Amino acid sequence: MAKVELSQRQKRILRFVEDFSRKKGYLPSIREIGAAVGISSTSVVDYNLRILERERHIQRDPKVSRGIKLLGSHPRGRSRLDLGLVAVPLLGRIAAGQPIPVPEDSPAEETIELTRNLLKDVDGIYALEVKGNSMVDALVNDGDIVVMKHQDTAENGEMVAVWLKDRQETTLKKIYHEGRRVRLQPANPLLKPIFAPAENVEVQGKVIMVVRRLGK
Amino acid sequence: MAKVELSQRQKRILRFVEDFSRKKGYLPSIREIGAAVGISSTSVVDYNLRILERERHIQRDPKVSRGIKLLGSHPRGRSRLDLGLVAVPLLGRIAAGQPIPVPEDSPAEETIELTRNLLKDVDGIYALEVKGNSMVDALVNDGDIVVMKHQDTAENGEMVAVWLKDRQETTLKKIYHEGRRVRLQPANPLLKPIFAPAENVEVQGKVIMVVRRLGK
DNA sequence: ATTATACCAGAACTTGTGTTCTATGTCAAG
DNA sequence: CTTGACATAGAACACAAGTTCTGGTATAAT
Repeated sequence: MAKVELSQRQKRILRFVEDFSRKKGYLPSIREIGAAVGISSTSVVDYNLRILERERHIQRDPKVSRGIKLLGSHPRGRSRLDLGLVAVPLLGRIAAGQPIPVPEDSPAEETIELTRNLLKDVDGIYALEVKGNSMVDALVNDGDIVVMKHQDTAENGEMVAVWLKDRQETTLKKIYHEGRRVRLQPANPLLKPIFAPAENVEVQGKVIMVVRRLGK
Repeated sequence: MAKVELSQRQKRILRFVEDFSRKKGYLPSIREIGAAVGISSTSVVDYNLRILERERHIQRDPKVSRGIKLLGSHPRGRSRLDLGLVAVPLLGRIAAGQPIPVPEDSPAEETIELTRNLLKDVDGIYALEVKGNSMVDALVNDGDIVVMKHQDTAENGEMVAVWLKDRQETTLKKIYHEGRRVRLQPANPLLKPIFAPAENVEVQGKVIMVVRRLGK
């Protein structure tokens, strides 16, 4: 019960509330949320807000109109003075046949700028450009940019970059610890997971975002 | 009438509203303001709020509970145009079984902010959230956000959303005109293209970006 | 089949909250 | 002294908005 995946609808609600708050300066009512995400019933919005509150994404003040407090992304709220821009260093390439670079390694000569509202976490993140199409299993293609956070452990369900020692390759998968083995689940739901003994996998970082630019 | 000195009471109200907003995350009601600054009558609070609004310290949304917006130090701020920020309207969902919405249809109640350096083109773009995993062929998964530009023709090699009339479904593919037929090539290089007569495909827009947020 | 759970819709209900009306008091200008 | 703008209090009111109840659908487990 500690960690539950939010439904699409709940994510949508959360994003709408954040957006509404930023744009209007105050918070939406239940009915406004309903109208925005296509829910006709106030009770359903309430139901989903309860879940969001249980999962610590928001905090609600009972009996108070528009009494929602956002916890996740902008606890300080109104400070539009910081522009919400984050310069993420683009450290290099990632390819199947080699371990990924770590933040300390190289100075960032290139950065990509992202807005803070796309990122929840800003510390210690960096970006890599994917080289080759060895990661289509992870729905990541040649030229895509993955934004990573460096860490060497991972919680269940996180999308991580792992180095498989025996195969000498890097792969992006959702990770699940299952006793002394590890299940690596491709993001593509049509593909089967692979299993590996825990000693064989080395977590190199967590994937927090994927950006693909198309068109020329 | 340009610059009027605020009364002690009005300054007090303003400070309280700022404080309340910072601390609680939402805005105070008229009665809460009254209680805090020692006014027993709601009309008096209203009266003073009118003045504060006239003097451009706050902005009120009529009929909306707690609908106060603080304008304080950054009345207009800088527009996001000169910041390289672009607010892209998030118009709705896209799923295999239905045509995609067009920009005119619905008012944008949500936006996502992107930096201009990620986008080359800013006119007429909008975003859609992908529903379901019917587009994994295009390396696009449930929950991903695709940024589109509306257009009904496409050049060779562009990644477009097309409506297949016979199948009654939307799909994302790279398009190639080949005489009177069209080749639709999945982004995933492992998959084979499909071919369709030109009359059967209806270009709905060009995909210019895909954003996937992971984690929590 | 039966139960339980997660999710949703609609409507009724209750309370929260902004608006407005009347009254009172002050004070400076005519 | 009267008038009028400013400032206030109190109460009645109407609508906004949260809560709750009843019922429905799926799905999985028993």
